[in-house]
Amino acid sequence: MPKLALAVSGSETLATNLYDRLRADVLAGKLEPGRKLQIEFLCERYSAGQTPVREALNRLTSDGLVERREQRGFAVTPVSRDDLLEITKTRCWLEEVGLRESMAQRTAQWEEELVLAHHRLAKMPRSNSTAGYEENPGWEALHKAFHHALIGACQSRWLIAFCEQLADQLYRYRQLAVHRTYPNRHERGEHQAIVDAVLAGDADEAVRLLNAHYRQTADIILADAQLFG
Amino acid sequence: MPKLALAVSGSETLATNLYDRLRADVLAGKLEPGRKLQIEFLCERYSAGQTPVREALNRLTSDGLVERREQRGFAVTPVSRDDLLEITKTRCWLEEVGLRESMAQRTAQWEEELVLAHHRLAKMPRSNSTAGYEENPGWEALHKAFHHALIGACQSRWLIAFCEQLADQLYRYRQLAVHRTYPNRHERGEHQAIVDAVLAGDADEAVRLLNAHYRQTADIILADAQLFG
DNA sequence: AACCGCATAAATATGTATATTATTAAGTCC
DNA sequence: GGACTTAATAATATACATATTTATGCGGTT
Repeated sequence: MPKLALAVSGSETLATNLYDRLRADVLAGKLEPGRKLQIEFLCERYSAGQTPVREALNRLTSDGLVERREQRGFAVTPVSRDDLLEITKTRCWLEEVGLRESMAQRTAQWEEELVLAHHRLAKMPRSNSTAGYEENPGWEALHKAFHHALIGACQSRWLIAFCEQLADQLYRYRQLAVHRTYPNRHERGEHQAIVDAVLAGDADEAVRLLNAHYRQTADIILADAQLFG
Repeated sequence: MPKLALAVSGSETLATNLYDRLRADVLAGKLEPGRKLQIEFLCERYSAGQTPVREALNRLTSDGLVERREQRGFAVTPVSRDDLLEITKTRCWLEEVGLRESMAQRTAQWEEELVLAHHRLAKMPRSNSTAGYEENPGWEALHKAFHHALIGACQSRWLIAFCEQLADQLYRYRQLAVHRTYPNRHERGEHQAIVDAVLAGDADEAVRLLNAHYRQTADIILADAQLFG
C-alpha cells in the first residue's frame, strides 16, 4: 500500500519542483531582474535544502533566466532595452523559419491543431478581472500553445526549443510591464489575421503579420518608461 | 604573497573545471553516446566530489550533450540518424539567417576578421599526422572560429549562441566518425569558396555553399555504417 | 580632516561526508 | 511461470566544513 501501481517514471524530484517554482517567480517578476539570489535566502523562501536550490539555479541558468557568477553566486538576469530588441529580433527570424517550414510541410492535422489552438485562445479572456489586469493563467497557457502551434510542423525540435526559450524571455518582459501597459492591445484580431493568412497559404503575409505582432509587443514594452533605468 | 595581484574575477571553480573536462570527453566521444553517467564512477574518474560532478552534469544538460532522467541519473545523449539530420537542417536554417544578416550589416572590420580567420585556418593542417587521422586541436579551434566569424556581424548573441550549440552537437558526430571517414574531404576549397562569395556580396551563393558544406558533412557521417546501430 | 591601502572579520559560495529515499535486481512463494 | 517481497545499488537531499568574496575598521599618508 505504499507506492502506487504505476510509478510512471518521474516521481518529481525536489530539485525539479524548486526549478518550477523559481522559474515561475522569475517569469512573473516576483524575483526582480538583477536581484541577487542568495542560497540561504532561497532555502528559507522555499523551505528547502541547499543542494536542490543550487541545482534548480543551475537549470535556470541554461534558460537564460538566471546568471551565474563564478564564486559569487547567482542573480536574476537583468533586463534592458537592448536585450529586449535583440530577443525580439531573434524571435522574428526564428519563427519566420519555423512558420515558413511548417507551411511548406503543411498537413491537414497541423492546420486543424492550429485552428483549434486559436479557437480556444479566442474564447478565453485575457484578464481575470474586467476592471484592471489580473493574470489569467489559462490565457497564458493557451497563448503559448497557439504560438507553438504556428511552428509546430517545422520538423525540428531544436528550432522549437529555441523559439520557446525566446518566448519565455519575452514573457518575462511582458509580465514586468503588463500592469502599466494593459490594455492597449487587440491581440485577438492579430491572432485571427495570422491564422487567416496561414490558411490562405500566404506565407509572406503570415510572416509579415507575425513579425508585426512581435514588434508591436516590443514597442509597447519599450514605451513603459518605468521598466528600465 | 598568497593571492596574485589581480584576482581577475573568475578563480576557476571545481565544478567549472569538471564541466570543461566532461564536456571535452563527451565531445571527443571518450564517453560514448548513451552511456550511463553514474556519479560515483565520475567521482573516481575525475577524482572529485559529488556536488561538483552533479553541477557539471546539470550544466552539460543545457548543452544537450547529457540527458537527465528524473530519479535515475544522467546519461550521454544518444546519437541517431534522425538527430543528425535534424541538427544539420536546423543549423543550415539558422546560419543562413546569421550569414544573410551579417552580409546585410557588413562592415570592413567584419570582412577583415573573416579573411583573417580563413587565412589562419587554411594554413593549419587538418590532422597532426600525415599517415592517418590524429586530431589537431589547433585546427578545430580555428575551424570553429571561422564558422563563428561568418555569422559574427548578425548582431544577435542569441542566434550566435544557438548556432554554437548546434555546432558543438555536430562536432561530436564528426568526432565519432572521423577515424573512419578521414580523409574524403576538401574542406579548404569549400571554405575558400564561401569566403569568395561573401566578399563578392553574393548572399544567395554564399548561403548555397554553406548549406552544401553542412549537408556534405552530414552525408559523410551518415555513410559511416558503424556509427549507428 | 579626508582618502587610500592594508589587514581583519563577517557573509556567503563552494565542496565533503553522510543519511535518506527511490530504483533496479534478485529471490521467494504461490 | 508470474507477482510479490526483500536486498543491493545508486540517486537525491541534509548537515557540516572549507575557501572565497565582500564588508568593516584601522592606521598611515597627503
